[in-house]
Amino acid sequence: VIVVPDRALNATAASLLGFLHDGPLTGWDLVATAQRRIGAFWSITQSQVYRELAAMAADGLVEAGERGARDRRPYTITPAGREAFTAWTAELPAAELIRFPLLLTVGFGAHVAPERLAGHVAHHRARHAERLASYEALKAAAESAPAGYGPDMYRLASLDFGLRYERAVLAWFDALPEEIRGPAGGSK
Amino acid sequence: VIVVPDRALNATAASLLGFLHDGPLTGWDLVATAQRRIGAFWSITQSQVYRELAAMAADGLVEAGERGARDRRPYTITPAGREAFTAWTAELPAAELIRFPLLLTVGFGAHVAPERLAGHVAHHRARHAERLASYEALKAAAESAPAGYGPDMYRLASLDFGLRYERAVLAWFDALPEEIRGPAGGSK
DNA sequence: TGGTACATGTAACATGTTACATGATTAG
DNA sequence: CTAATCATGTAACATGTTACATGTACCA
Repeated sequence: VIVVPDRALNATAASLLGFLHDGPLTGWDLVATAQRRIGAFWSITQSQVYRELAAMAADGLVEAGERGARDRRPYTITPAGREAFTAWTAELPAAELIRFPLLLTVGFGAHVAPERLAGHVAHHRARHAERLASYEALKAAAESAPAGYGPDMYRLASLDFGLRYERAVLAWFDALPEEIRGPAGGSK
Repeated sequence: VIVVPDRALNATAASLLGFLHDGPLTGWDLVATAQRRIGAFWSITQSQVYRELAAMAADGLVEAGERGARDRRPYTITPAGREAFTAWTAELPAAELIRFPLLLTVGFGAHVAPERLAGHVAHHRARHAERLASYEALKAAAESAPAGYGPDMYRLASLDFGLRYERAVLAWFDALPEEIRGPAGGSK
């Protein structure tokens, strides 16, 4: 078997390997797991998962198992995969990338019709309020879980980031001048 | 002249048009302007700027002027460009995208050597502290500028986002358990 | 005269997105 | 039996990144 030894992983591939540390998963499961566990600060699409899985299988980092019911095909991490994952964790993570289109619209607000701007702002404020609520529910669930059954300290730390981020975003919305937010009540 | 009428703009192209509302700029100037004005929540590379400029020129949204000293080539927004920009502002901005590799490393912390993790965390905390300081300086500068000379309300609003974001990130770092942050003092 | 900052651009590649095609299994 | 959900995958395209090639102007 010919295996390309150490093509550096990208963060998306690495996170799939991270999930596979806890046992074999199918592409479908990985999509769902990634959405749930890291969706707040890392987006992954189905296409990417299958592509990365195929590439990693070719590189010997994962192994496809027998197809089961509904064609489910579980992937298992290999020793080479663990090694690649460890090598990835040793590298300094890149700076975060934020792409927030609403901020562009706000930043160019001088050239945007005020009702439009206020409408966009109200829409996004509502979405963020929902996300904050969902994170608070997750946090409450984690705190009431019996010790050893809830998510571990590391997962809690990333959840805490989401919580603080959403709170900061909401505070920003609420501090916006009325010229941008529009008449009070539009987003309450 | 054949002009493709309304190929929808992407946010990067739209932001270039946004800057061109204030007068002609060269590709080089646009890179610098974007970095300064929207770099905190929207990254743009040189390659992209020249590519988008060429595409927009082909679509009649901008017009290349005469080459000046050092081959500087100023681009001017056309009426079609203003129209395309306005159409872009009318669309509901997409949700923000955050990709924060450090959070992946933290989230998978159970599989990462503790000194490594603490090292990465300390590095990023320091970078964020620097960014917060730079935003605070910008804010102070804006506040002390004579009325009408500092950045407008819209730019202040986006600066305010950066400020709140960085404060939230630092607070998150400082709330991290010692098992993740490492021995106290490492990042002070 | 030599280094740095300015300035434009291309090429190759990596990554991300959207849409589609196909079929299995389960619940009602 | 039929609609919804599960599940895998491909294709086409858009966007983003990195590296390079080329040359100009300024300043020490």
